[in-house]
Amino acid sequence: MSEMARAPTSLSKLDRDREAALRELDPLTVTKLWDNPCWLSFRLNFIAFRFNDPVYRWIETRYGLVRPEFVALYAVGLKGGVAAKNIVSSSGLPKNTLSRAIQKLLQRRLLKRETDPDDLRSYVLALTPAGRAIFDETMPMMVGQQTAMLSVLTEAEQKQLCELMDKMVIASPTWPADLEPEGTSK
Amino acid sequence: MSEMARAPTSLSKLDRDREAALRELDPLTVTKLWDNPCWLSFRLNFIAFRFNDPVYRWIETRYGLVRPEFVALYAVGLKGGVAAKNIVSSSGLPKNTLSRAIQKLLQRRLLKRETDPDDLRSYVLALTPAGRAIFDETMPMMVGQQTAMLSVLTEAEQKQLCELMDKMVIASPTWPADLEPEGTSK
DNA sequence: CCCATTTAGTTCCATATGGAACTTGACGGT
DNA sequence: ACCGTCAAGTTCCATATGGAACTAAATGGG
Repeated sequence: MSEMARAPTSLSKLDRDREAALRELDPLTVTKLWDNPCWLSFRLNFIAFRFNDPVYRWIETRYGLVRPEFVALYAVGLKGGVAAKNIVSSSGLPKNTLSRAIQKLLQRRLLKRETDPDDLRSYVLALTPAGRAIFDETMPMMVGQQTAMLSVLTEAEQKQLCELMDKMVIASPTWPADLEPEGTSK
Repeated sequence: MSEMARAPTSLSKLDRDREAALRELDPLTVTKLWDNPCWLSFRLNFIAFRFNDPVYRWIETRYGLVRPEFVALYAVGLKGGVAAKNIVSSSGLPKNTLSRAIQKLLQRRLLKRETDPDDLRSYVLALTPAGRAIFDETMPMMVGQQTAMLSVLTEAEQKQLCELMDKMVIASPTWPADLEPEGTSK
């Protein structure tokens, strides 16, 4: 475990490429990536940011949809018939932010909704054709960005990465939801 | 590549654990994780969120530091002598947000700074003892959370994950910074 | 069957956020 | 040395954000 503290990485032939990256990246970024006991979170955030940032900027300039709006549209596109609460719990955004986002999408006729007959407090959401058009247009762009980012890995490595993340996700319900000073949780 | 479109994952013995996870997680979350062509970004964000959210909530309630403030404090703690611009480019936060965060930390005497003799526009940042105390206290909590999250993976798998992410990070300078409609970039 | 409690979604409002303009200093060409 | 351009950090201000209170409906004891 102690050799994990400094982001263990093969010091082999990759070093050539690494040298190049070190020159491109800010020195502090390099420290955060390779001399940081919390390597996992920083690398996750780093890679995720490189995906999210161009995607959301493109969607905003192209469609005038801000992040929570696109989150909602994308969620409904993936799975029709969901309710706002599902989008809340799957995105981590606060529910009032999503309430507003959904209202904007309804106004712009990208989304439609009807009250859930099983629970009159709740609404069932679906994309309109216009909303579906945006979803269908953005999806290939996003997949393209993902493919570009994964292209340094071989097929086998991509599969490995997918499986490792899978294992973590599956274990996620067991993770502590709150930090406790060590030894408080007993 | 086409078999990648639906988040390929071994359908073997892990299915027991997966069943459990499926029950814990919102159905939409399950779709986003396992029936989403953009599996990479969603899994990255999902795992990162499970780390970031408890960490930042704890830090806010315990020290009254909001996210950009802690980002700055943590960055300076990792690497003394940096300037605001380094924190900006390593975090993706806008520079005015970091400017404010740093001013707050200066007011609270968690950070000190002096003008950089080599560039009079710039300041060199360092933690005060009080700032260092917070850094030293939070670090083990964060490492503890990371360890908990990684504990489903064997040592070898942890190393694999680290190396795969490493490869991606190293390749990151080659990734497109903007999305282009297919075939525009030639 | 009623009342206390929980939940879906909305509204209110104080505050955080981030784009754009600004200040001051660096840098490069002539 | 001078001037145009760029970069570090700050300030301004319109807007987004999110906690908390709210409405209305579901749930679940007793």
